[in-house]
Amino acid sequence: MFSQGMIQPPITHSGATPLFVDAAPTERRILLAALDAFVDRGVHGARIPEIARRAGIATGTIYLYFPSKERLASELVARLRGRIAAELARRAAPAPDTDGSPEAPAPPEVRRQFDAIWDVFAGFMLEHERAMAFLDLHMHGDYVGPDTMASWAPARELLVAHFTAGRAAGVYRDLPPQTLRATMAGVLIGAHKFSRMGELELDAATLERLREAAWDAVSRGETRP
Amino acid sequence: MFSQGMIQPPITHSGATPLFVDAAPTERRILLAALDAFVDRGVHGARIPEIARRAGIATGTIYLYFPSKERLASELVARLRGRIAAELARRAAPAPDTDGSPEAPAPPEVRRQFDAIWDVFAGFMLEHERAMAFLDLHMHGDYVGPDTMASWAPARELLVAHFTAGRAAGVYRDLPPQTLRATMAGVLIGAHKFSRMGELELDAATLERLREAAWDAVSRGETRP
Amino acid sequence: MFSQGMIQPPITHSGATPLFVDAAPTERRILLAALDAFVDRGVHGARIPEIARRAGIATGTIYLYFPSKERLASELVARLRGRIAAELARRAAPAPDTDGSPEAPAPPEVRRQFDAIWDVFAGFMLEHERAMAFLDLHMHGDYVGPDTMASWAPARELLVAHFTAGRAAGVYRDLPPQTLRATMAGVLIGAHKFSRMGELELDAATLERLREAAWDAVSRGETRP
Amino acid sequence: MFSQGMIQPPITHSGATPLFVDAAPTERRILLAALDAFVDRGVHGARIPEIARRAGIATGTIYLYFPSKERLASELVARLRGRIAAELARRAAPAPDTDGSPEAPAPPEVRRQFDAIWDVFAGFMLEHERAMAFLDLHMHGDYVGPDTMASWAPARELLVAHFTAGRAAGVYRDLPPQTLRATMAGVLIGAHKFSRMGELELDAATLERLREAAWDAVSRGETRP
DNA sequence: CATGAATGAGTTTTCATTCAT
DNA sequence: AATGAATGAAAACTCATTCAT
Repeated sequence: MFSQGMIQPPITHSGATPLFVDAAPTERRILLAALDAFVDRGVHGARIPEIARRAGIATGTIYLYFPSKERLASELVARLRGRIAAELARRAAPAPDTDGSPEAPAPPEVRRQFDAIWDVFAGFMLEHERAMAFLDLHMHGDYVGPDTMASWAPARELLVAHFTAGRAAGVYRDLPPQTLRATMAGVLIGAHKFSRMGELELDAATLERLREAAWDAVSRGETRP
Repeated sequence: MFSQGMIQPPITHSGATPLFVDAAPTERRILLAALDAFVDRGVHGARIPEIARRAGIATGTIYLYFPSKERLASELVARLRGRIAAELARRAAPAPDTDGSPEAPAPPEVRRQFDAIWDVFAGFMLEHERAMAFLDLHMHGDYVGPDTMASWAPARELLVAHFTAGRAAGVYRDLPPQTLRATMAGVLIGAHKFSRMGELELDAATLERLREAAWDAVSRGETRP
Repeated sequence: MFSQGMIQPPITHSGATPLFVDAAPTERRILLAALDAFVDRGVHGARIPEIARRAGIATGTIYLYFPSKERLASELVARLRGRIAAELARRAAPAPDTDGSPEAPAPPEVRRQFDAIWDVFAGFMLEHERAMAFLDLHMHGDYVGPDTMASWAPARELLVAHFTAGRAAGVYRDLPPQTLRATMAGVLIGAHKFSRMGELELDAATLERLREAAWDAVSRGETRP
Repeated sequence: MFSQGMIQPPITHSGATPLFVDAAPTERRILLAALDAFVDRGVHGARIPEIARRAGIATGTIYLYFPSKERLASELVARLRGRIAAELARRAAPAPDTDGSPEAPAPPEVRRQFDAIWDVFAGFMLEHERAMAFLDLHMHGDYVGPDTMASWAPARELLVAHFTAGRAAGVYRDLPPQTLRATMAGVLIGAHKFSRMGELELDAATLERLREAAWDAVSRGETRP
């Protein structure tokens, strides 16, 4: 889905895959409430009793599931990143023959994977706007421990590999892979930020057109049709 | 400076225009120290005595200049945005004949202003990386009051006008001006974010090449050489 | 009780009606401790941890019941005044036929109500000396808000009505009702003040003889036996 | 002045004897400003910078005249009490032949001295309402040191002697002298309190009529005309 | 498991006092 | 003498965490 020039179901089929479905019900309520509270006031600014209130439970109950506020935040980052990482692995993995092969992928394959990556992030962003906001704001937080980093590593790997290969294939601009990756992410983050500020309204159609913009930002001019 | 295709001095001539130069000396030390502390730990996470320590003053002195931590944060946002707004007005104003004219500007003028806008933001980002980080993180903070919004209005106006005109001139993609604006900003923000995460190293040369990427992201393919 | 020329039980049957009986236990401990602390050092001079210590609770607990020291003081004034107001309404209400009637009350009825009013204040003062001291000292405090004033209004009404009627009946001196009221109160307050300074010792018998003095201070000579 | 049945100048000849006239000008401004601030917010609640502002001087200047806020308050109490004590000694001293004599004074002499005492307090109260309020509120303050007590002793002596003698002369009620004293003071304090609360307006005429009320409160019925 | 009142260490904030000018 | 910005100890207040129920 979300691929080029085809009739598709709407990107957002709300509730497609709700957050934290494999957590116990109370734990899930806590995670969702904490997500909201952290986005609204930041991790340091959010109060535990307020999270409990939003979750409809007693303050003390939170401590039956998470040993501290910091660990709750850390867990949240880990689970959200894990969710994206899993989706990336499932939907945006490189074509089998490309994987590990010494030769660069064919340009269409680069484009296909680019679209798949974009769709994973864009889809996540549309369905879970607040989760995206949390990840955006707390990418640098002190509570992002090494565990979290480790669980993200495969996704990071996949992304770096994609841009490295795409550049080797002559598809991408002559910029460091991380810069390309930052640019792609930036287009998405920019849209998200302005949406949160109320300056624009995001929908699937806009995000699909922004995919083109992002592609033009990272690819070399010659490859354009 | 920072203009198209010419040999230029480095973008960063460090110290060109330091932050908060018109504030009283003690006030300035507080603002600089608070900026650092807020970037490191967030507004809620930063401790007042730590800010005082960084500023080399006593805790109580901060309260002679700012009535509360929140107001200090708010003031910081306002002054930093004001600084960017002033620079935009000075360096990225539309060409006089274009201003208010019913006809759309010529494509080269659009590109000229695009470059000027980019240079203002990129230059600010290079010279004041932490200030940029603070603005990025606290664009949505509760302490961003209506005063701050008001002081930013002229800059916002200029940016919206630019993208509206550029689209009317057929230079920009057929996307809402705010979306174009978000995209341009996003490329810059993405680079900044990844730089802060230590994933890439930013310098003037990279930013200049990203300007091309950003341009390609917002402009229509036809206008490319 | 406390009525004219009859053998009576002692005015003070300690514990007859303790203060703040309808408050939650912890809240009550706080109110009692705060009353003591405020009387000893004044509202501004009293320290919250000291109040907590006297109440046998933790500092923070006070803030679960009262949002600030000022509001605690304000609440204290309101509840003490409310207590007196209720007692006045119960024990010193005007005789039914007098109430609202156009004719002035009979002199004996004036004396009866005077005694009842005196007894309410004198009884409160004997049983709750520190509460009286607090009210005396903080009648003018900045923390006496409009709510407190409103809750006191019915009592004030009753007192003014009494002195107005008593003067109309030719029983009281030809002085403004408020001046008569101030005089009656003054005799009581004076005794209380000197008692607190250790210059005299107050008991029910003395207060009963002072009732005569107060009566002679406000009534016209002719009505005396 | 203020004596019985004679044509008199108005009690308040404003500025008759301003407060703290023998203090250095700056010292006097401080004392007057502190008096106001202490009455408004209490000694603990008043701020030194606010006193300085009211006095029209710099904060530090206060410390050239008084070593601490407490000592400033203490000095204020001492000077105000000293002022009243001096006036009592000058205007309300017992008649020479009565002084120390074993026999009780004649009733008219008791009344004369009663009036003189009343006039001293009433006159002070009218001319210096805020000073009276300060003394009323801070009679029990922790900052009233032994020095202050000592300087007040002669005045206290005079008052106790008066009521003791008056009672011995059969003029006053059969109550302890201190109770009589408290009653007289109470009538005055009551009027003052209600005046401060805005419930009545005090003037010389009212105070003169209250003198009669106070007299009737302390004297035995038989002596009344 | 769940509760939520209570805790007290850790903050923010105040303000009497100092001292360089 | 006078100034008033700066100090920092002391106060008010907050809130993550605990634990008796």
